[in-house]
Amino acid sequence: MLELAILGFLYDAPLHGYVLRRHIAALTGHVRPVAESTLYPAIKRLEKAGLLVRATEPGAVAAPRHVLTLTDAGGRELMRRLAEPAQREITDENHWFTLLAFLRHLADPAAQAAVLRRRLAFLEEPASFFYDGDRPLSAEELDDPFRRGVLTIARATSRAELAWLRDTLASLDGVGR
Amino acid sequence: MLELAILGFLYDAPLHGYVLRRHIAALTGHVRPVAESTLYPAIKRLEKAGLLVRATEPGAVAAPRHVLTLTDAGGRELMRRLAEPAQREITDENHWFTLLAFLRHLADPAAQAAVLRRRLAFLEEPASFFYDGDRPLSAEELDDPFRRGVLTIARATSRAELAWLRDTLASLDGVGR
DNA sequence: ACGCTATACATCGTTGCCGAGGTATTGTGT
DNA sequence: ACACAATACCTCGGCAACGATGTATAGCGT
Repeated sequence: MLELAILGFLYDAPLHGYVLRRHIAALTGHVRPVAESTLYPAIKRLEKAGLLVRATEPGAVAAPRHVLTLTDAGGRELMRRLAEPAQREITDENHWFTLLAFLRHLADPAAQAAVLRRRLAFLEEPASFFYDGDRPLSAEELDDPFRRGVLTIARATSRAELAWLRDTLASLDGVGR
Repeated sequence: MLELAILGFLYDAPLHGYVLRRHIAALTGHVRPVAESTLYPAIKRLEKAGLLVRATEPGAVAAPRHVLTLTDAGGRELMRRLAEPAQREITDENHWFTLLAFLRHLADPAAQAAVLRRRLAFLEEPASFFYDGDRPLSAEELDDPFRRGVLTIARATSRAELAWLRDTLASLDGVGR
């Protein structure tokens, strides 16, 4: 998730670590803050894998900056991660939102639509959080107001997302033809 | 999150690892599956910390079962984790839903309400995923249909949750008086 | 007779993430 | 003069999570 965000932001423009960090904080920081001690090692991993290169530049205000630029391999890796996300990226909202934030980089509308259809398939599966044996329980069947809340919120989210998915898929299909 | 779920389920009734695993899979598995190799070490950690004890019992069908029972310290730790969740448990939906699934165990309505109010405060902060400088961008201002989707879905979730939070807080306050 | 699935638990090595702490420099408030 | 915040990067120890793999037993279909 973090690596995807790094690749995604660098695809737009070369950045140095500090600015990259602020970009990531703006994107997902209110939900899941990213520690510096997580970001810098992640950058190193990507550099070691040849997905980005760094160029040292005299710091504008303070210490020298390491400007990070995506390599060709990095660009290809981003495309691969966007086009063939692991199942976790589809099902976990945190991961999914990060993927959506960069899905526009995937130039092919058909490839974009394929990813959205995977999410659609996931949302259309009858799944709950609470069961009576194998039968999913609905909000109305629960006495616990907090568990009822979980289902109420999840249902609202699901509805909004299904509507958006169908809309967006329709317009992507329109472009494809 | 995983440890909270273990403590939460065991508070209801002693269980052995295998059944516990199926309970957890039902609760959060469709979004974030839990590997066996994550669950068993987590159980060991909790046992080592004195939060649960295990009793070996001949297996009903297969290998002997280790029936897990919450200790008094385990019960107290559950209450502490429910009443004083880390900020991450409040902001990250995955964590928050797990917390909500067990919040009923916290007997005091005032303590439950205090937790809900922390989530309310978080949701009332003006936060977006995308910014123009410091100004949060609304869905309408985005050209990118995927980023627009993120905001559309997040807004629907937020609305539904705010309504539910206010409702539930009102009825909890009613009980308190 | 044989394989498959389900039950039931466990270890191992690798990766990923975090908090705490460290090293500098520049600009701002008091 | 001095503290503090912001900029800019880094290391270390520890923990948590994962996939792969191993060890059994019971029951079912073919």
